[in-house]
Amino acid sequence: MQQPAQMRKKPRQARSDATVEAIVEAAALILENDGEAGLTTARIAERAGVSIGSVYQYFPNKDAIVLTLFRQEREAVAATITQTLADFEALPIEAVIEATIAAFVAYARANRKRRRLIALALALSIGLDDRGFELHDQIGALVAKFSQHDPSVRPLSPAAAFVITRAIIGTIRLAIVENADVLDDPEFEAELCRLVNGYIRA
Amino acid sequence: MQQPAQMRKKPRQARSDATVEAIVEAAALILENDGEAGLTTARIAERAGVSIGSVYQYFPNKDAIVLTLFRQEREAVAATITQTLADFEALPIEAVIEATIAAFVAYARANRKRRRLIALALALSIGLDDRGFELHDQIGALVAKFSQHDPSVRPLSPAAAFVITRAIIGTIRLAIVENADVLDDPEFEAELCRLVNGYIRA
Amino acid sequence: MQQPAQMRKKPRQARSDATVEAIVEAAALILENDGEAGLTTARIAERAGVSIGSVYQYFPNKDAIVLTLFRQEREAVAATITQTLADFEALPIEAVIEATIAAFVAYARANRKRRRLIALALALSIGLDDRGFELHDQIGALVAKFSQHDPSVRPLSPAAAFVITRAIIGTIRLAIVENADVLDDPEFEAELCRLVNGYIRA
Amino acid sequence: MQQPAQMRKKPRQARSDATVEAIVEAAALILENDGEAGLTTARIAERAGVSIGSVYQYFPNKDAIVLTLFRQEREAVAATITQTLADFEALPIEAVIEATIAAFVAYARANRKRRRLIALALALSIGLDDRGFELHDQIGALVAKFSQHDPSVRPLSPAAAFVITRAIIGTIRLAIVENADVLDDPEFEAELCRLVNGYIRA
DNA sequence: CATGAATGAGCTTTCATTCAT
DNA sequence: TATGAATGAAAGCTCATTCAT
Repeated sequence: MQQPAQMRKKPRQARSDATVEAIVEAAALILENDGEAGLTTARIAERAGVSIGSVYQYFPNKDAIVLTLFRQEREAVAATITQTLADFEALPIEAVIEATIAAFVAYARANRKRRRLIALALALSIGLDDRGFELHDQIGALVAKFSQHDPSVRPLSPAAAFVITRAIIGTIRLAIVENADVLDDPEFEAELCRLVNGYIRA
Repeated sequence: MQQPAQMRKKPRQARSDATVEAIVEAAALILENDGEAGLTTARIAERAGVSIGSVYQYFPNKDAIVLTLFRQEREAVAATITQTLADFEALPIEAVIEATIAAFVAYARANRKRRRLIALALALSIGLDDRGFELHDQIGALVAKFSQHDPSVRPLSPAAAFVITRAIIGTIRLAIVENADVLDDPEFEAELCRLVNGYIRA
Repeated sequence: MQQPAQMRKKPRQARSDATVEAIVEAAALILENDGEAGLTTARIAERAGVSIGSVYQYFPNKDAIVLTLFRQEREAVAATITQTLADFEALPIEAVIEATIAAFVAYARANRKRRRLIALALALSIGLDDRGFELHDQIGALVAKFSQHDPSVRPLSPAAAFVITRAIIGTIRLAIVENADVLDDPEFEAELCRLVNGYIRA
Repeated sequence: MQQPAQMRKKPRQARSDATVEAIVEAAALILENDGEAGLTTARIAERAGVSIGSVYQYFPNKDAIVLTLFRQEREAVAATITQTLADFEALPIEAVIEATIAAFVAYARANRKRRRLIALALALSIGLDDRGFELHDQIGALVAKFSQHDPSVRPLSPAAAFVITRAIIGTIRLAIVENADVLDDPEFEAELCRLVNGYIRA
């Protein structure tokens, strides 16, 4: 566990792609079931159905596997949200907020079992590169855009943008980490929307 | 990292008390500087200026040290907030909110260097006992109390109470974990108050 | 666990005697219940109701405690058998054999729970002093004495004396170690007598 | 010393077989020379000429090594005796007894240096599986068979079978453990035969 | 490319023993 | 004398990583 580094070689063949995916998926499953402590290279290899040697053919070290896993997760969330924002671009801000929150919560529900992973990602977020925060900027930019056209939406200072984006993400993460039933409550989404709507109004 | 367990032996002498405190403090410092990976029993003992044997005289295993550290941190926050709530009990809700947020942020600022610890605590909050959530209940109860006397404060459903408490704590934690400069911005506190005030109004 | 050595000081006071006895008895009980692995100086001290410091006041090291325990056990057997031999000195050899075997088996029954101790003693008998074999010589001498007066009893060569003494002791020990029910069977004693009687006849 | 367990991995390559054998043999040699106290995993690995990692590749823990060693020894004895019994099946009982005793004693002589091992095996026979006693049954069955055809051989009750089998084995073990010269005395074998012959006669 | 045996640094933990109080 | 906090050598064991096959 030292210099993370990216990936040892770019696999170009379908078989290699499948191997890499199997390894990352195996790591995810183990992390979910047994937590960080159970995540050994031997188990990853076994669960992925390959030899340890093969694992090191595609990843320079264990951390690179975890890093890849985190990036995949992050990109999955980002893609979902980006898509949502694109789909609702022309609609009024309430609809966009509702759809965005709904997308976040839906993702959280679907990945509820991955709470260990998410918790760990949080713990390790220190040291990861900054790309994780792109999403925040994206949301901030969205609100800024609306505030230009809708006078009831106040322009958000950097501090305000920080607060609202982290309030949403922080609340959902805590819901996952605390394993809260609230995640299934339809009121949860509604309350999150209310939080945002109340905040961005002038 | 298995059966955490409390403490092996109630130290009765002043010398012992000092030893226990030195061990926990050493663990905190190492965690801050080098993260979880650097936290070995040998280093804890060395940094605490005691022998490994002494570490195990007072803690049944490594996890118990970390657990103690977490509890101390948690109790420190809880004590601060509880005191704040008590001091401002008779004042209007805006003042209480402001003071509470201020207390949270002040604590976060003072412990900014402990971000790794906080991140780890978050990651490990799975498996910790439930006492960590007392604070949430306390805050929720406070809002409930105000809503009885002030008609402009709406009564909060469980989902709503969850959202507002986690929004505050989640935002501050993310500010610490992201090592954000926003923590020093006085606007940050103001925006947090705005978030709460906007939310609890009928 | 190094140079066994005898005992650090000859306790002369009643209190000291009691302490020494408590320590040895505690060691015996722990050995019975938890085997050699559970026999730590800390547990001995705790069970004996004294501090570890006191243990080292009376014994130079852990091995000395075990050594004392073994000697006590050995002397207990030896005393029983010696007494039996003395009591039946004037009787015919069949009666002596029967009484001796009966004494051995009775002792084995009474100390059946000490089988771990006995097994361990056997394992450690290497390195212990030779006094353990006095008993064998005593029994050999007895048979020799009888062979002088009773022509049906053949004189035993050293090899023969070795065989018959070890056959008895070895059989009883194995009965204890194997935790065999046979120890409770009255036929067991009878068969042992038959073994001896058949062997020592001319 | 806890859950013994068998073996971690079935080695398939010749290289692995050699490694496993080297480990067990190293353990045997260390046990002979330095006793149980000297038997550390590090020394076993060193003496076997492999790394500690390799030791744990094939054995789940230290006890499993010792257990394997014991089993090997036991099977070696059993094989010798079984072969002897088979070879002399058609001969009169005196010849069978003589040959069996001779085989036991010859084995004991050849493995005299392993007395520590044997002593330890005896001490640990608690907790080993029951297969060690098969030999006893085999001998008991032999005598039973003879008693059917030869009226001078009395049928042995369970207690009697126990006594004669343990008398033989107990005597030989004690000869080894006591490091007795008697083991080299040809008279020793003769006396053991006499013991058996005298006992099984009607 | 795949395999998996081998490596060994390094970890957690135990426990006999000492010695200041 | 009695105490028990402190010590630290040493043990068992894990697991990321390498490399001969």
